[in-house]
Amino acid sequence: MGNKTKKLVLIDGNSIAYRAFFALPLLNNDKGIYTNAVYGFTQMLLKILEDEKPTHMLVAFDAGKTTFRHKTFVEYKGGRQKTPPELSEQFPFIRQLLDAFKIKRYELENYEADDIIGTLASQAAEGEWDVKVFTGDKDLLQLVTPDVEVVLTRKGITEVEAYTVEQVNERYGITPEQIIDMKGLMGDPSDNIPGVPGVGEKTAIKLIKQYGSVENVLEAIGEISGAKLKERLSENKEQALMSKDLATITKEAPIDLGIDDTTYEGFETASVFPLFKELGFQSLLDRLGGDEAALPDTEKEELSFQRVSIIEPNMLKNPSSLVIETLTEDYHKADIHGVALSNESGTYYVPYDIAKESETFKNWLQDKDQKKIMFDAKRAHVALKGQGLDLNGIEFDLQLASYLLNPSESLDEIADIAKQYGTLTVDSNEKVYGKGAKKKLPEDDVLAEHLSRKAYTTFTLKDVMAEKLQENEQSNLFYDLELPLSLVLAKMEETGVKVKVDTLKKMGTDLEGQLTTLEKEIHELAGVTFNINSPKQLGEILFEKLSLPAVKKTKTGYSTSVDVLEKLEGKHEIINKILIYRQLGKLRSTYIEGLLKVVHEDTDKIHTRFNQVLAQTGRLSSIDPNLQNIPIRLEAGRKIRHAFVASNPEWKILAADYSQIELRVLAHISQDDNLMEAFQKEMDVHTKTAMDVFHVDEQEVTSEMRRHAKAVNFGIVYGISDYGLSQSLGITRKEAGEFIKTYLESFPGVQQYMKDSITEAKQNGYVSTLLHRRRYLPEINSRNFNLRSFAERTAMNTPIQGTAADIIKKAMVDMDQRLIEEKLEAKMLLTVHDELIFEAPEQEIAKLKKLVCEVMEQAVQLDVPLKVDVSWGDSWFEAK
DNA sequence: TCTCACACGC
DNA sequence: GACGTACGTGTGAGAT
Repeated sequence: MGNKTKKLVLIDGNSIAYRAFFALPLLNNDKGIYTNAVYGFTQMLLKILEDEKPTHMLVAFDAGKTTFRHKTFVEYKGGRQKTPPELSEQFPFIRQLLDAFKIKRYELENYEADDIIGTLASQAAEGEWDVKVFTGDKDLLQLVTPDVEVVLTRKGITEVEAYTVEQVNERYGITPEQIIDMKGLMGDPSDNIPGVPGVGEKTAIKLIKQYGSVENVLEAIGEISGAKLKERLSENKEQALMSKDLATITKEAPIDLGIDDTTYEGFETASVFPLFKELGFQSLLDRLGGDEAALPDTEKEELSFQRVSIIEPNMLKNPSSLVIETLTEDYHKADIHGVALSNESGTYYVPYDIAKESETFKNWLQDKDQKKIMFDAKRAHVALKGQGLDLNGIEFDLQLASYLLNPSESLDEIADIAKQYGTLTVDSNEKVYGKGAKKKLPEDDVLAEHLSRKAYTTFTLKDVMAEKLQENEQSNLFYDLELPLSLVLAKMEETGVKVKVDTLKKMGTDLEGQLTTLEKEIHELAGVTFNINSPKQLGEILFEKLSLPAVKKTKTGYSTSVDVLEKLEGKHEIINKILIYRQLGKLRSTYIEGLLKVVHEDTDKIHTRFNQVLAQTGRLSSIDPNLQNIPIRLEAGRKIRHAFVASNPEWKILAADYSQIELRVLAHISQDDNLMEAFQKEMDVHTKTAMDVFHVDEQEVTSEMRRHAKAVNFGIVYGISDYGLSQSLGITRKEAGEFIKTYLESFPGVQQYMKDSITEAKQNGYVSTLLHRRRYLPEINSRNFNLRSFAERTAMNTPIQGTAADIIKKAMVDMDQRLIEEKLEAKMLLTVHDELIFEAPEQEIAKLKKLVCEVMEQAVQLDVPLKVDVSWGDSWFEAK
């Protein structure tokens, strides 16, 4: 092999598709079509094209249910499991894919892929050809010759093992031609080939090595040792011969194409990319350099729109879609670069300078009876507010709708939604504006068209999405919860939180001093100056220079995380100082410097942004800055909260948090008697858990028992694994596993709920919360243990955490309403998952306290009471 | 500009 | 029996 001019690659299509299907988790693309086999197949193809650079190529498929072999033996391939429908449905795409790659494919009635491959390989194997056969089926090893290599998939899809004549011999001790003799004797359960009973691989190989073929073995039965073996061979002569026959790949399949018809001349990305896009193979697109710019400029559908310089009332129909374009990621005080809207009268682009001066437009904008359909209305609301404009009458938000329909999609611009629903093409913002430092406004006519396309698409997609929400029984969740919430959040973001810059700066200076001292001490103890913030350098100092025992490693070196350092405490003075240095360093960089960076100079306020369409569980997240992770656990960090104050010196900060909301939700959903009792009797839930798990009375619960119980409750709420629990309790995984088992036995209702959740996920493909929020878990049926386990824990955990999110969101919407009704000046400022933060004049505090408790506790009705703790003070620190 | 390790909250 | 194990955001280091 080697220097021959022609290289033929033959692929066993069915075998590779099966391999890919079972090697990869069940991926779907955005249309819900399974794509894992197609994906794996494509990876394999690309690898083959790259590694082999074939001049000729063909992919063979099995055709039909029966083959000529069934005439010999009707039970051939009997008892085989039916091809899973998830795989069958992918074959058409594999064919499409091959066509796009311009690779010949072939199938023939009554013959298997093997036979097509065997026939072509035999045509080729005469000196000038270099042939490679790719398959997952060891049977094909019989085709190996000095000119033909058979490449078997090993594990996964891209890991392969090539067999030459020598390697077959090395592995089996026989020649490739003798593979069929071996099969004749040992049979092949996967194809239901019987062989000789009692003869397995070992015996078969021994006999073939000795006698050369099945025929010779049968002739020599007399001299074979072992009475039982002798008997079996003579009783099954016919069957052995038939088995050999069945295992033999024909080299004379009546194919109507010759080897010269398989020439391969490469493929054009232009024909492959669209299919990759359709299938959602972003990583492969990237790998082939298939970013949007490289794509052929496909003809975009025409859209007629008007560029208007005067806004006429007849352009502002009810309803209309509305696009308010901002380019900066942070929309607080963002410039607006253009306005577009679309309705039954047409699609219009309005330069912002014109829009902002138009009374007609501004009146329409703030008219709550004029309905607007938008994408990310919160962004527009805040941006407009920054320009002194009011936006009301938001009837629909495509971004929120798409999040509710499937939170994992993360469709963050209209173009994504357009792509998903296959409407009018909208270019991605990145394509139109560029990214990073190069991001800029395009020519005016490009902007006009881009925004018009967005507006038109938004208008047309509203009904489609609304209908889907209806189908999913998510209309209430959308119209009564998320949509109103987005405007509540907009208000909170606009309001912002006042911080005392001086307090932060003072703390910063203090930290600075302590850090300098610590740094000096650490360097002295180490005997060398180094960067303590560099895990790499720190690891070298601790584990090499100071020879402390390294307990854990990371991909890149020694781990120096807290749990590692804590184990080393007492072994060296330096450890404790490093721990304190880390703690204080974190405070300085993230919380002092980080927060100071985002304080608005003129107002001393911080305006975060809540992301309403990100967390898979339905929770909110907070960025720029993240105000949901301000320190509280350790005193040093907690002091940061002194800097968060009310915007008016006369006002106070009030914080209200749900007590054990997740466990209360769990009690309600699972209807577990023990757990419900804990809350109905207002017991300490961790103590109650310890009582039930350890079978002791309340007085007998030790702090150790309570700590364990608390960790398990924590695990239940966050869906951690036995491993996670073992880590948090410092026990072994096995102990943790048993502990979880005991817990579940003590709370049979919870155990039943866990089981039901998994079943539900398997049946529906998703789990849901009290208010019908969904999370799809396609990996729940994965054959990959990790993926499946993760999906199972998610199935158990998401309804709990998601329902808790539903509840606090409902409380926020209600609270916003009640503050208006009760004519309170108090303002809602922040939400931290199970907590709401307000600012209010001191004289309102009593009323607010009562109101917040009432609203939060009554947000939904569960079979256990919801409990809220409220506290208030001059700062967030005092409100604890 | 990206990835990694780490650390903060719930 | 191994797999790598709640979610989110932000930081500095170090490689590109």
